[in-house]
Amino acid sequence: MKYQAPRGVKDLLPPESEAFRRLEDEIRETFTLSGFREVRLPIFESAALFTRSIGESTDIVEKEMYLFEGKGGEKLALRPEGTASLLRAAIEHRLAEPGRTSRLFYQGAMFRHERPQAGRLRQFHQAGAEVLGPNDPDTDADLIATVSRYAQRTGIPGSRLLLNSMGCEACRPEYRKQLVAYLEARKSNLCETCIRRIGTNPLRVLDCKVEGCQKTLNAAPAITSFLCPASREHFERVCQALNEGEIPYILSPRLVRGLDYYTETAFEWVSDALGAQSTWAAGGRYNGLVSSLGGPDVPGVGLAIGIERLYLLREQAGTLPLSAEPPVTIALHPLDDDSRAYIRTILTTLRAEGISCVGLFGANRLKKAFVSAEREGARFIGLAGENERGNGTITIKDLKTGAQKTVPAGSSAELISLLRSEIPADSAR
RNA sequence: GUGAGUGUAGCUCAAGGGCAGAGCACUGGACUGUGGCUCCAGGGGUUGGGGGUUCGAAACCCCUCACUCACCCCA
Repeated sequence: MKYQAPRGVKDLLPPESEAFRRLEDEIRETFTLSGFREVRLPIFESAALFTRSIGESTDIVEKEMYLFEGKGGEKLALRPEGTASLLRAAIEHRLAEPGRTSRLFYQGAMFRHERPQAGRLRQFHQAGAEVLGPNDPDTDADLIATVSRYAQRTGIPGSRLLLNSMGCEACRPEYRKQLVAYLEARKSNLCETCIRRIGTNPLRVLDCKVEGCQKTLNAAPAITSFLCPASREHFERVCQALNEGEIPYILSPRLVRGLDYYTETAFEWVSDALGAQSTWAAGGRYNGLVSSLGGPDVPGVGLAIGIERLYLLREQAGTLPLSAEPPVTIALHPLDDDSRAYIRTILTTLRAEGISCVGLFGANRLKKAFVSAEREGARFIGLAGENERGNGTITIKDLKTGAQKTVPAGSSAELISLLRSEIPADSAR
């Protein structure tokens, strides 16, 4: 084979492409119901935007970005995530202003140069929602509820919500100091990466999956016991709001997000039905991020859903939103060459009425026409030859039931209502 | 970036040193204005690619590429 898709990227073909689209529509609807409005963001940005926001020493920035140069030598990057882009756009267009609330969501492809595996691709899709403005526990809880309720409603198999607080600029330094001291004292029990991380990003050590490290971490100080009064109250009120809303969660003192910008509330939805990449949605609060990107001092909270992972979960549960509707309502077949123009006219008329139809111009035998019609996914076949052409009718046959009827062609009420009435209601939405 | 497993027809898979095959799919016909069934016939392959061993390689060895899963990391 001469050409094939690059490693880690996938072609989505029907009917999977259609289910994927419906999944995206579901998410769009869910966010819209919670007051978010969509922004369409560029797929590449100045590389510095991501190094600044995601963090210099994160894996994403260190080794996973697709970097390239513009014609003028600018350093550009294919976006590895959406929050940085969205904030850049919000700042640039003055949507992030003190005292004002912006609820925005985005949806689209992200790029990370990683080794592909189950639930992990080099080009993948995320849908993310961000609330800019309020620094309010109820806002956090409401955002979390939006996704948790979606998960409940659609029945995501094995989904659990993990919850933690990362503290703020006031309390994190003290915790960091205590944690570093704890880790330094037990250096010999830690893996190589973790030892390096003590210096670069000690909180990430908490996340390490090496067994020895986890054992060592069992007695490590928990961030939640170092929270300053304000952060503590914020976190408690988030928990309380979730309790009152009957949103189940699991307190996870060692939950640390992989991006540096998170403060206060951090959360992650996981499912053990996913394989090694168990997170299907995640987010948190990022109170210093907008200002560090050159915007005003506006707090924010947001999350992102991994669409492919969501797809995998829904596929496993057998709840993918597949279309019940046939892709084509009617396939029209000319029974002789003289009827071809007649068929073309009917196609135009039906399409003007909003009825999807195709012409079977390649079939030279009636039997082949039937096979082609089925292959197109048509509900009906329409036949026109000398007889029909002569009296301005068309013969319609229901491919499922075998019922057949000759009716006036064109936009005749009889034809249109026949084609419409037999279409089963789209039960997928 | 590291490791393991797998690459044979469009798909699912046989053949484990001696003629590359089956089922499904595809094309044509039986069958010229009424399909799905059946029957007959046919097209399809540098066995992922390259090199080596051998009289002979899909098979054994080396390299390489791709896929899958895991590490890592994350949505």
